[in-house]
Amino acid sequence: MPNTQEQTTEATILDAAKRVFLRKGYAAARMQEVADEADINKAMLHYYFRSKEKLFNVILAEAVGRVAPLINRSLSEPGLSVLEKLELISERHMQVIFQEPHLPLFLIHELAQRRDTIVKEMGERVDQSALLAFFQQVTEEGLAGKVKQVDPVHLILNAISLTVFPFVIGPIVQAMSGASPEDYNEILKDRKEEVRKVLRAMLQP
Amino acid sequence: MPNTQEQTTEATILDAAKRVFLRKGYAAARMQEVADEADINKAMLHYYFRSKEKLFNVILAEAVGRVAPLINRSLSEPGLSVLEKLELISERHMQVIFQEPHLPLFLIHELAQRRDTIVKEMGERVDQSALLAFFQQVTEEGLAGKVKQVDPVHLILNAISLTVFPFVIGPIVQAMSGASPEDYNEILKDRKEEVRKVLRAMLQP
DNA sequence: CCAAATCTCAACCATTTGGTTAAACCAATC
DNA sequence: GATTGGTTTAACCAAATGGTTGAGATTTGG
Repeated sequence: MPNTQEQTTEATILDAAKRVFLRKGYAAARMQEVADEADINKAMLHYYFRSKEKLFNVILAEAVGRVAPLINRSLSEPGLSVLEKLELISERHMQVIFQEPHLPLFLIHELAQRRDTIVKEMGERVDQSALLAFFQQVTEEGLAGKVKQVDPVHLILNAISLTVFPFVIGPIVQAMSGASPEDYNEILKDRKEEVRKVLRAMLQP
Repeated sequence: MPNTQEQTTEATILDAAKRVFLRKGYAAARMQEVADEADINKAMLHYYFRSKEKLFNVILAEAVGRVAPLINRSLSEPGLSVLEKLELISERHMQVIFQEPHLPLFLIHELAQRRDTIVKEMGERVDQSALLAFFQQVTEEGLAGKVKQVDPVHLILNAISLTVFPFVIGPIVQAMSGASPEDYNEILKDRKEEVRKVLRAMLQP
């Protein structure tokens, strides 16, 4: 094995490609940059993955796979109240984003381009029955007076918006508020509790 | 005037450039595409704007100028309560987004790249005193029992997140929920009222 | 009405960039 | 230890893309 590293060359490439694509997006990413970042020859990229697009698709699929199940799994978690499920969604999203800060913006931007292509693939990953079951749970708890009667679609939108968006606009808010990166990081950490508060306020009958 | 259209050539170019850049972002945008969209020769672009970057900067500056004052002006509006100011922020953002659906994602994505460059320019546009005055107003109304005592930074983050993010992830949610574009457009229209509800719930003492 | 300035165009140029090739290399197997 | 298979490299290629040029058209203003 010419590759003396612990990692296989293919894995090294994928790691590098991930970093570059997530940071710059497909169009601005350069194969040379991926090669440099992986500390290999540019031709290797084409040996392992035939083209930029093929390589990118692997990264994109991985990214989608990372995020897509978050909602499904949270909504299907047995024995949880509506509020608890929403909190779970929020928490799990934050966990992923802290590990991979570039992920949300990357996904949103690239999916917004490839609309028609990806939209299908994404739609298939959604557990419609889990979604419907959750909608019903919201109605039930609403009728039982446990929570306010609300539109479940907006409920989920709210939970995700409150959770993800502050990370996405991090640089902008930081600029506008004049906060240091450390300051803003502190704010982001507090988001977990803040989102929880708002969710409770939203659902309070 | 060789240009027989009502619009000046420069304005035609800017319009076309705006459409292309907002849709594709800087890296994926092609000068040829701008030229085609403006129905002129590619050389014209370089005659009026020396380079792709120069042209882009005009568009970016216009975009920033469109969004940056929204918060300032809303927070400074005299005689409004905290709740009313937040509602104003939300409403004005939505108004802009309905006119220019691509604007939020465009700005976020491009500013995330140029971090260090733009962050300064952005920071200068913020009316720090208006921000501080609002923070104080939140504290005052909190102490007076008019609203819950909350962190004003999170308050603004919440209002903007709830307002803007659902538009940004439009395509994705549409895919996941299996909703038609019309369905989702309906949901987005309802957001105005929904955000208002949540803001009220958030602030209720 | 003519000359200077402005505008428009087709063809052309240089660089960047994704992609290829053919030869060398290396590790295991026969 | 020669053969074989996958792996790596440097050099090269073709297409795409941002940018230029110079000639001609059009407008402006003296």
